[in-house]
Amino acid sequence: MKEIAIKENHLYNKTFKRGNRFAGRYVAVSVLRDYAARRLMLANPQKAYVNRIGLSVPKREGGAVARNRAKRIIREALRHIEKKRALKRGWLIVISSRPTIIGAKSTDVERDLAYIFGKLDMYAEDRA
RNA sequence: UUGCUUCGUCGGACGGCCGCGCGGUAUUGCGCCGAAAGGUAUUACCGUGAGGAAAGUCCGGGCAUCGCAGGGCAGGGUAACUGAUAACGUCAGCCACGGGUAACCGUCGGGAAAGUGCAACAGAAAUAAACCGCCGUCCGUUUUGGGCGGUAAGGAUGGAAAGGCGAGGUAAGAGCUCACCCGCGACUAUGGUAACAUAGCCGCGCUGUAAACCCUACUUGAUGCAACACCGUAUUUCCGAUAAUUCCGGUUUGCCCGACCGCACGAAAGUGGGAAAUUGGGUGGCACACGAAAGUGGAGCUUCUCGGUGACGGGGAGCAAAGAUAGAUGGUCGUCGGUCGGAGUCAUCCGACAACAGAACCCGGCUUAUAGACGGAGCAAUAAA
RNA sequence: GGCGCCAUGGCCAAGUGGUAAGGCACAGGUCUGCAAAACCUCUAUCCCCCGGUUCAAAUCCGGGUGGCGCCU
Repeated sequence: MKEIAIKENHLYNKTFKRGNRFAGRYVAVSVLRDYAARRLMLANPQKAYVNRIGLSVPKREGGAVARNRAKRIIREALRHIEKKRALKRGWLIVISSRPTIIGAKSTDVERDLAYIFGKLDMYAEDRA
């Protein structure tokens, strides 16, 4: 993924506790301004702000196959959204799945995610 | 044809568009690093990319580390026999026992005639026996009876009660004796590599339990890739005593023995060097191995061939890059195929559904989950020839 | 990824081959005008599930399910 993935457990906890959260039909999204964004920008060879993205799919929603598929579908939907509209940069974004994602199509999840990002005011204004 | 048994194979296919990981190749421009060569990122192209169970982690190995593992005790594991294998608790064949009409299937299947323990309740009695009954004798006697002794045929209990049945025998009875049968053990003969089977002869009649302790035979060092090696970050602690072959402490298992280790300079503060723990990071291990290559080796895959009942083994040929790290191997659309339901002019049309499940150092097995499709071999019954 | 532990009534639990202790809670009763306390009584057919050994299994053996812990 282009974005740096969130690995640390404490960042997940922080985003869940302090971030803005909005839930849709298939997924729920929490966002929080990244305190380390400026440091990451300097470390980045392109010197650009990046979003750090984490996916959370709990174990009770299925075995490894079902959870891998859920994560793939979310990533696919995210990729399509980024191609159409630019998001704000320098945020922590955690996307949690909901049980309804079993059997969903990536186009459904894409529509859901686009609606949630609109509600969370995550679209950059400078680009249409 | 119907009903089964068993072995094996597959686990949707093709195409368009958009993507992901890894490896390789490429150059012009752009960004960054560099004096440069070049590197990195990006882009383009090529190659490649989940399973039969990848799972459970139940066994066995490779590999790595520990003091290079040396001895003893303890502890763990396995259990008919013969073989296969790198090894195994796996596999093959075979024996015994049990199930099935049969094909075939199942079995942790050594020793209870070495010793110890346990066998609740019931029952008179549970590894040795007299409650009732039967018989004899004595006492008492109107009647019921009581004492002593013999007796395991009959009764009731139990998972299990001293082999079964008949005859002789007896006061009554009893393998007490005899014939036949059953079971166990030793010996001999025959067959078999063997477990074992069959026959003969002699002896015996012995409860069950070893997935209770135990005995016998064989076997077993421990820990696991989060091992381990290297690079760099921060903090803390430690690196004996003594005259001494002695004490103390430490070093991968529980105990004992054996073995090994406990730094240098300085008067001191300290300095240098080293080690350990904790916090969190990177690279290797790690994608058949070694090697520059040719090649060599091996427990890899496919196929042919020879040997073997078979597991498997010998030989030949060809092929050998999945290697991620919050974790790639996909998304979407279309066509065809599968199953089910409905309609139907028997051409077809419409709708729905798609098993179990995701590599994480690598192999050999076992176990468990699994929609459906295909193929081979065999059995029983029925029908026809 | 690897290593280990546990599962007994609604809750905490003892029990290591012979018919499952105890405490709390619930319910009923005695007592009281009513309640509390006290006392008495009741609750395990499947001891997480499936097989096996045994006359007999919560217990022993094998397989599975669920939960928990440790190692970077």
